[in-house]
Amino acid sequence: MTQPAQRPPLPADFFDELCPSSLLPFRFGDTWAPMVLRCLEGGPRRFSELRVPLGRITPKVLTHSLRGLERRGFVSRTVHADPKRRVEYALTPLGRGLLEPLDAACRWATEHWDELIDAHERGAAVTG
Amino acid sequence: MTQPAQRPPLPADFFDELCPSSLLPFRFGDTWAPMVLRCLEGGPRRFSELRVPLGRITPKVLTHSLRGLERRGFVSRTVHADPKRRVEYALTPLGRGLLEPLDAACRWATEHWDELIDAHERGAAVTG
DNA sequence: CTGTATCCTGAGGGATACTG
DNA sequence: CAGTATCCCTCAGGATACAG
Repeated sequence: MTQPAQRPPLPADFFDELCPSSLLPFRFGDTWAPMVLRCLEGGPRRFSELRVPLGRITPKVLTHSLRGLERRGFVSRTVHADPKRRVEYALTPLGRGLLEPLDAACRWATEHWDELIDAHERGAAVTG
Repeated sequence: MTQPAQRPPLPADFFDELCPSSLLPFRFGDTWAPMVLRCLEGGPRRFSELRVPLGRITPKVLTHSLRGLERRGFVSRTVHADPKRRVEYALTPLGRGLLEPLDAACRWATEHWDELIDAHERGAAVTG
C-alpha cells in the first residue's frame, strides 16, 4: 500500500490534447487547480510527478494550488515514512465529485469552441 | 419591440436564495459574471436594473463585467433611440448556452454544500 | 525530493466623485 | 440614465534562490 506508484508517469505534453483551461470562460479554483485535479484523476501522484505535465508551474505556485485544494477538501496529502520523503497527493471523494461539473463545463466549451474563438477574436478586434 | 421592458424588476435580495457564488470553488468569468448572467436569464435588463439585485457592485465594476461578457460574445448591448438613453443588455444564444454548465456546477455545489462548508471550516481551522 | 523565502508585476476590484 | 475618471489596495502568480 505504501509502495511507490507503478502507474505510468504523466507526459510533459499531457495538456496539449486537452481543452486549454486558461482560455476558458470559467475557472475551478485557481488557475492551475483544474489541471492539478485532472492530473490526479488516474490516481495519487507525487509533487515532482505533478510538475512534469504542468510544465511552466513553479514549485511555489504548485504548493499554493495544492494547499488550496487541500484546504477545501478536494485533495489529500499523505507523507509516507520513506527514506525519500515521499509525499503523495490524491483526490478525495469530494474532489472526484468536483470533476463531474468540471468535465461538463469543458465538454460544453469543446462543443462551442469555434463560437468561443470567433467571439473572442471579434471582441479583441473591436476593443483594439 | 423597442418599448421598455414590462418584466417585474429584480429584487434587491435576488441572490439571497441562490447559491452564493463567491464561496464556490469555481468561477465563470470574473467575480460578478455568473450573477450578471443569471440576472439576464429572464430577459433583457437595463444597466440600472442590474445594479439593484447585485447590491454592492459599483458602476465601474459592473461596466467592466458587462464589457467582458460582451467581448466574449455572451451578452449583447443595445442602445435604443430613446429620450432616456435606454441601454439594454441581453443574453446571446452562446451566453444562454453557458448557463447550462453553470447551472450544473451550482447544482453540484448545492448538493454537496454541507461537505463544502465542513471542509472549508476544518481547513480554515488547520491553517489558522 | 519537497518544498520556503524574497522580490516583483499586473490585474481585479472597491470607494468616491464627476460627466454627457 | 449610463456610465468615466481617479485613487488605492490586495492578491494571484511568475522568477530566482535557498533549505531540511
